[in-house]
Amino acid sequence: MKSLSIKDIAVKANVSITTVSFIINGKAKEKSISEAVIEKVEKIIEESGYKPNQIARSLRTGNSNIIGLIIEDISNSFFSRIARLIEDKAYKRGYKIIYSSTENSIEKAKELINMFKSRKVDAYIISPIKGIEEDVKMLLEDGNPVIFFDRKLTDINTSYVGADHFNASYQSIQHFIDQGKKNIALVTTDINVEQIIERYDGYKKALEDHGIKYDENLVLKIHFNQEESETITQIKELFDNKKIDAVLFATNYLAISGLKVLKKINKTIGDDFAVIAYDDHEAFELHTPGISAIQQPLEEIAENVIKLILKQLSTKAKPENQEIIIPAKLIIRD
Amino acid sequence: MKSLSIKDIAVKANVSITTVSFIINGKAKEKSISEAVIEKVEKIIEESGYKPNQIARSLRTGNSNIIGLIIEDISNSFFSRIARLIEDKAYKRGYKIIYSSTENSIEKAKELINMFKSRKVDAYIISPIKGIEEDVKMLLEDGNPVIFFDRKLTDINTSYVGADHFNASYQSIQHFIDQGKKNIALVTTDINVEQIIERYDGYKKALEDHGIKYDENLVLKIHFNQEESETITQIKELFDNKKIDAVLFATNYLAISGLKVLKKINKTIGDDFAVIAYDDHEAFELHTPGISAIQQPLEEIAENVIKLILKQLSTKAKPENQEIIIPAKLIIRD
DNA sequence: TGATTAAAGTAAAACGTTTTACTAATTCAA
DNA sequence: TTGAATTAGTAAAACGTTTTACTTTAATCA
Repeated sequence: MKSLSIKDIAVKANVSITTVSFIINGKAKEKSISEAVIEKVEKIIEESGYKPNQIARSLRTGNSNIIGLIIEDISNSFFSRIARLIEDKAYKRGYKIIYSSTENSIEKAKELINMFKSRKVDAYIISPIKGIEEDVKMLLEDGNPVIFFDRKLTDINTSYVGADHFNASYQSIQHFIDQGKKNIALVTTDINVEQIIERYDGYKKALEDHGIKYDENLVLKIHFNQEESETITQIKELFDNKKIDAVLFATNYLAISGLKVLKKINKTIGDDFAVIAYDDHEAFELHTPGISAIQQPLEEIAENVIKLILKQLSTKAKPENQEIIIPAKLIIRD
Repeated sequence: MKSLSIKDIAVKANVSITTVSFIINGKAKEKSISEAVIEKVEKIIEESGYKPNQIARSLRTGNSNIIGLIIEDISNSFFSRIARLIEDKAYKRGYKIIYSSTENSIEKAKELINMFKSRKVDAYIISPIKGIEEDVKMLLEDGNPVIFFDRKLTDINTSYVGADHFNASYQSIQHFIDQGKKNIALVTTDINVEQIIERYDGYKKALEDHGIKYDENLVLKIHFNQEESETITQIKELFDNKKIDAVLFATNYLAISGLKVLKKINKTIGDDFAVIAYDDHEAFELHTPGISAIQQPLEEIAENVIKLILKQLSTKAKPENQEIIIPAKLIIRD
């Protein structure tokens, strides 16, 4: 069964296509269509279950009411939660979200941008990776609203919403030091993004400020796309061979791997060994003892992202770029 | 900057739009376009960075290369993992996925179906809820490929891929009984979907088969959309007031709430109290002691879903409906 | 040689909307 | 009574593709 078109409705109502279109788009009044016709047409639309073809609509108007969301990995709980929040908020304002994961591949990220471009999404929300600068620049030049979140690219000038990674990291280390820890390790990833670098910088600065010498042997950089088993081996090596009394994990999945190692080697978290994870996770609250974590303000991030996007979408002229940096919260668990 | 159209390419290459279209779509050979022209046009396309407008393409051809995925909640790890797998597999075959969460609202589910319909997605992958039968029927009548996964709707005839919930549940209870448990509780939800009902049926049947009387006081049905704090209160009440030596949680988020309760009331899992969760979760492996869980075969589910979809998409005629039921695995943790 | 066939390509319709510019009929003001 | 303004509506172009049916020229055959 072919689906109905505006023409079918027009024929049924015995009016022109134009008239139907005006009514559908709420312009009937301003285009002086009579009350009687409006009612008749609306009734027919209602009864027939007609829904406008969005594709044709997009082709004609040039916008899609779709916002593209590009993230690293939807199966990571940080991203899936934020995606859900963004989706929710966008939905309430009449926008749909298409999202897709880059899996940290420059190739895939570029492809996604192209796909979104050829689908004419109205705006882009991106958690960017290095290597896509040119593509993003082109988007901006073409006048597309682009908002970065969680991470940014230094040499690109666009709005950004994210947590204060540097300070969150700094505070965690300070917390360790206040507890009397001396040998503080950092387990991080080798992906070269702003937000990971800030966490590293916070770690380093906090050590320096408190007169502890930075020891690069205590920093483990895990390769992004490797198997978890390998990650576990590497962390185990670190724990086995270095004298460590505290460790900050720069992402929640690294922390989870780390906790698996601890369980394996029967090391318990307590007075002589402390752990903090960046990005909270359900497993941390449940763990015995609870695992302290840096909680990003997901709700605020999502809200601000959407606000910025909508502002850009509603004003023709591109508003000033904004950087919204929201403090993260260190949750201390026993 | 307006983006390039096929016309711009045609003008630059001094050929007709038709010719360019044939070349883009790999029909140049069969339409007898000369090698020289093909090369010239391809070069121009390459240099100019032209990408066809998918919207116009969709409008003309009637298909979008997009598959719509409707799930309950993307922030639930079961769904986010499966979404990632499906996305991945679809992507490799040239399809994009749009996904969106129903949050168990019939209204929202219907809206999503309508949105996907008006966006002309090529196929629908749905984890359905009761109340959308009519809408799904209409999709099927219009000839759209629709595949259910994880859950199904009894009175709708379409392909389905899912785990064997009944047996998984049955086995878990049997495992408890083998351990000598007598007072086995079930914490489940009140959403009225096949898959939850099967888990309940498995529980009941296993008890009966082993001569244990079914006691409805040991079954707690949690209301779906309520605050977690309330869930925790209800579970606590169950644990406090009933004599229980084992409990099966019908979803992973319920199990997590349950574990929070145990932590709160200082009850430990051990010889006198056993727990099994339906759907695995990172927190369960990490938990001390490890929490046994029923692991759904995500990879196989995703693979089969995509296979069925692609088969339907490639053959005009609708193939026979298939029910693919994959055994789930009970992971016993110490 | 003339008729066929093949090769190389193109014009134009169609997909379903929105929107601009128009018409015809009526009302209003002077 | 006439010209302007308002009311009620419509025809047709445009968005960027794909695809059908067609044309023109060259090659082949008998």
